[in-house]
Amino acid sequence: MNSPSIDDATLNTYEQKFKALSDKNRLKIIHELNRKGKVCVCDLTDLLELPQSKLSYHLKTLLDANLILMERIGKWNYYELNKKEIKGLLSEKLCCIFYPDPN
Amino acid sequence: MNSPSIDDATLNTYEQKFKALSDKNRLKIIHELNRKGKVCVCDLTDLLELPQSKLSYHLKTLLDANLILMERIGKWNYYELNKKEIKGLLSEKLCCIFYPDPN
DNA sequence: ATAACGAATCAAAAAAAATTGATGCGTATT
DNA sequence: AATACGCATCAATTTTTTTTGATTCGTTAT
Repeated sequence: MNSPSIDDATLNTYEQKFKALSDKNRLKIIHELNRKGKVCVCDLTDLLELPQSKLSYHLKTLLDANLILMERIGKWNYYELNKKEIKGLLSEKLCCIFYPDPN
Repeated sequence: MNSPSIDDATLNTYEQKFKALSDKNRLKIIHELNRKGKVCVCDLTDLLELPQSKLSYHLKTLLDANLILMERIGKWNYYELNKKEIKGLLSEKLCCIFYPDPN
C-alpha cells in the first residue's frame, strides 16, 4: 500500500545538487554566470573578489553537481550555467536571480 | 549597464533554504511529509528510523528555513510541508519526489 | 628552451554542521 | 500530586566542509 520509498541513488544526487547550492559564494557564482553568460575564471576572481584557489574549489563543487559546464580555450577555462539542469531543479520564480532568463 | 548585484539578505535567505535541502535525512523527511501530509514526530521516528533527538535537530533546520510548518496538538507536534514555500523554490519537475502534489 | 600566465590540486588548519546521549519542559493520565 | 509520555534543547564529540597558501600542470609567448 505504501508508495515506494525514494531510492538512495536519487537521494544522493539531490543531496549533492542542493549542497552545491547551499553556499553564498556559490550562489554568487551562479548569479554572475546567469548575468554574464560564459565567463573565464580570471574574470570571476575580479567580479567576486575571491582568491583563485577558493574560486576553483567552489567551481569544482558546482561542476561536480553538474550545475555548471566548463570549456577550456587555450589557457583559459570558461564556465557557464548548465541551464537545463538548473531549470529542472529550481522554480521559475527564481528567475533573474539564479534561474536562467528565458531568452 | 550592469543589472544590480544580488543583495546580501537575499543571498542569506537562499543559502539557508538550500542548506536545509542539502542533507539526505532532511530530503527523506520532506519526501515523507509529501507522501503523508501532516505527521507527528513520533510517527516520523518510525518511518525514518531516526533517533528522536536527531530527528528533532533536522526538523528544526527545516523549520528555521521555513520549508515546513509545525502545529502543536496536545502533547504531539505535527509537521507538514510548507507547500507554498517549496513551490516557490523547486522546479515542478521534482513533483512527486519533493515537490508537492498538485492535489 | 625558458619564462610567464591561467587555473587545478594538495595538505594543513580553521570553521561549520551532524551525531550522540542526557536533561528538561509541557501536557496528559492515574 | 505523582508518573509517563512526546519532544525540544544542551554539551561534548565526531564528521564534513571551507579556507589558505604553496605547488604543480598545461598552454602560450619570448
